[in-house]
Amino acid sequence: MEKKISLEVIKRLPRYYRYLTELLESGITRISSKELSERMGATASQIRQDLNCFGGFGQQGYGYSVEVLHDAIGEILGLNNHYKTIIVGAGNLGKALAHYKGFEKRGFKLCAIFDIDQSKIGTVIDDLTIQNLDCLEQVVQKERPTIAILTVPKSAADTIAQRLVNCGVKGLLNFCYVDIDVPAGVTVENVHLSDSIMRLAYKISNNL
Amino acid sequence: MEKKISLEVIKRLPRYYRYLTELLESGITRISSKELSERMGATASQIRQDLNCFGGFGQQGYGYSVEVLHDAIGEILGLNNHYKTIIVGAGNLGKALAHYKGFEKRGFKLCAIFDIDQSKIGTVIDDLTIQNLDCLEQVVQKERPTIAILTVPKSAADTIAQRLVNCGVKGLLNFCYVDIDVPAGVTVENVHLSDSIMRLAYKISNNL
DNA sequence: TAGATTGTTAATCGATTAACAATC
DNA sequence: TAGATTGTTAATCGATTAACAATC
Repeated sequence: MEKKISLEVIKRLPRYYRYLTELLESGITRISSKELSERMGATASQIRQDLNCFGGFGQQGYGYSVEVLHDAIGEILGLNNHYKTIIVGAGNLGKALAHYKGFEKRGFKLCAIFDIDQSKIGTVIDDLTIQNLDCLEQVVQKERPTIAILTVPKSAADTIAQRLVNCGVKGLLNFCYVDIDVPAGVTVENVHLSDSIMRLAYKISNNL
Repeated sequence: MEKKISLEVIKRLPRYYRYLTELLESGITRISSKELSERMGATASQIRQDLNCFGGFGQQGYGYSVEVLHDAIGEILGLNNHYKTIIVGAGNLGKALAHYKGFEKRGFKLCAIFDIDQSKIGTVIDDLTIQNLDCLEQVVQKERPTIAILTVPKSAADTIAQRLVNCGVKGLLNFCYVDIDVPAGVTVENVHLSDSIMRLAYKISNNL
């Protein structure tokens, strides 16, 4: 039986991946947990503990190969699966995310965008035509996306989430300001912008 | 000396605030920690512990007044300060956030938007004219915003953050995919969209 | 008053840090 | 080999949960 990976560790993985990508791009080929800890503002101990949840990627007396570690974490994160992605809700935020290059750069391929607004349907965003939400099931059946990005009004969130789950979507990146209930086997990752700015306000008010 | 509030508690505050707003809107006037815990999927014990970091808002045998608690948490979060906000970077994301009503609803008033692109400068978004980034200091001097939302290219993030801090901005809501260094007394809250989708990918890959 | 539910202390659990033997 | 740095165990620290006396 595999040992359970704590959520805290999982939350840190993308950040490790980012730093390793930067190291790779700057031509650095090896790094010690100490050096990485200084760059990231963490303890070397934590880095070694975290990495050893997944395997011994380092070498005593040497450190870690940046490339090996980068690729390993990419693999662990599942980036190699190149999950197909759709956006539901082509409002301002949905459109902005459609243009966003960061997702594609990390292997997430956008394959469809949906909206209910007739005036938007048929419009092209970044090579993709906005499709009628009525065709959601039909298109999902064909394209088989794994991830759906939800940028619909709060009131529509639950129903649409349900529909997405029913036709086999495995993960929701939820920008709606509600907590969505999904069955086991489906994952929701929330991006609650209002929460972020309120946390900021708290820290400012209490000068932290 | 006040007891230190843990970051974990702070992170949960906006979510409490959201649930209380919903309760308030649905006309519910009182709630027990038990009832709230069931709605939110937390333990009653945690809720009571969290709230008691800030004061005894409840009443034995009765529970909490939704309105009192709602207003108290709003106050704790600093929403009553009505922090003025600016957006730096009027790309797709910056524009989308300018249209976003959620910030204003919680007391954050957008008072200026900046970009360097000549073709954007002078354009109007949601009642605000996009201004030249060259005028940043001048406008900030006059408007005195507390918060800046950063939606500029990664390469510009550090320099602009520096300029914002220099002219007295106290908090950054950072959408750039870099970690920004700021002096003590200034706060950064990151919204790293790529981190979110990678965490989602991890959970899907490992069916969590 | 009796019942309910808080505020708070104590117990448990988990995560982070420190230490060091293993080893490249 | 000697020096460096990992992988891993043990110690510490902090957060969550349980329990219950206080009290509305």
